[in-house]
Amino acid sequence: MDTALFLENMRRHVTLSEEEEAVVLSKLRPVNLKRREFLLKQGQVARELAFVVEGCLRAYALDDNGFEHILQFAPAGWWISDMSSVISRQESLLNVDAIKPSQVLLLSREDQLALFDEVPRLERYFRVLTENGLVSSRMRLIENLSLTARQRYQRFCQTYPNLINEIPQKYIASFIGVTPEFLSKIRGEKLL
Amino acid sequence: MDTALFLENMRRHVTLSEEEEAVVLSKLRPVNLKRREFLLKQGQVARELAFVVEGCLRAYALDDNGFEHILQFAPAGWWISDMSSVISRQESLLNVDAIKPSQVLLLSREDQLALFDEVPRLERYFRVLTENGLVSSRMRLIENLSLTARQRYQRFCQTYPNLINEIPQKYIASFIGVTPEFLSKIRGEKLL
DNA sequence: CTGATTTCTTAATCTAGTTCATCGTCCGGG
DNA sequence: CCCGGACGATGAACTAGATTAAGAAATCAG
Repeated sequence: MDTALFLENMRRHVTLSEEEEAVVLSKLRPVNLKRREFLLKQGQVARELAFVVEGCLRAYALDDNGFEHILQFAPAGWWISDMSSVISRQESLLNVDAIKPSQVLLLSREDQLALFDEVPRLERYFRVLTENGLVSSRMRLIENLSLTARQRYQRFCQTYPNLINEIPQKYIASFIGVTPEFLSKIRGEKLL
Repeated sequence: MDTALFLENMRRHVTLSEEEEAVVLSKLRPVNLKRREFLLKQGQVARELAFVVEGCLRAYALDDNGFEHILQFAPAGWWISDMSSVISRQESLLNVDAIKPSQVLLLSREDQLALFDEVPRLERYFRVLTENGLVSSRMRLIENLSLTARQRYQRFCQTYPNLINEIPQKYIASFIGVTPEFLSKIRGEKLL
């Protein structure tokens, strides 16, 4: 299993001994996903967090009319799950699937909590991740309330420059909250 | 200072000894706010959390055109602040002010962290609050992406039935993300 | 109580973004 | 190699919601 990216990521936040790192790694379960394969379906209770080693996943909600609304992309080096469901143990409102063939490392909530006892410094790593999640979720809400579609697209281009050529355009449309047709029109304008 | 509501709220989540409760209470600083008085202005770093004993506060962002977008209401029994700013120590993007004359209990981040050492069980209380914040922020984002204005208004009425007759309508409009004029129209429709 | 200011309503007009339909293109699989 | 299904572009008709304006109702300060 390819853990280099994960270790690099974790080491950016906390410093653990070799033994401690080994304990953490021992709890990670590598899984390969095909394009479109699900990691989580709405209605299930999410019990695992996923660290993306390669590829790209997305988390999205379905509305009453069957339209998808993407809440998060997770390219390599990111965590993804439905934290609301993991925390509250309620049924998830989100689906998580692979946009392209991907490899992820799964950590169960159970193991995570046990690790917090065994390797206390690890708690900081995940606390920071959760806090960042809260911050970015707040940011998205503010931007959705206060920016136009064009501005949201620009913001997306700034924030995720690498994703733009990596994933189908319709997913970007779904993320910024417009129809694929309208995003296409916006993009057309910029070339003038 | 009137601490009954706060104690009741805290006791719903954790059980502390009388001494421990006294320690916590000793860190709370009561403050009275007039209508429109600010607790936090954007650009400042938020250093305190506020528990509302009486009245109602709001947190909102200003966009480029000077329009307000309300992210949170805090009636009696709720906490309010810009957690993003408190956590990250970055300048806040939000303003927090009183919608009506209010009394709040302030807890500085510094005292909060010190209390976590002195009264470890307190940490759970605030962890739960933070998690709930994350959950509801996620919820709002999903609803803003996937519901129409009418549906968002209905949802607001279900979620905050007591607020509807308590606060000016234009604030509700700002919360659900429409103009006051359009909210007025929506409300007119329902009487038919 | 009274004038001033803020808030709510109504209605006409305008626009950002949707919907629907069509067409060319690009792949990925057999 | 070719075929079928996704993907993206384009355009015309449509709609949810914004904007503007102006008057009525409520609230507040003095």
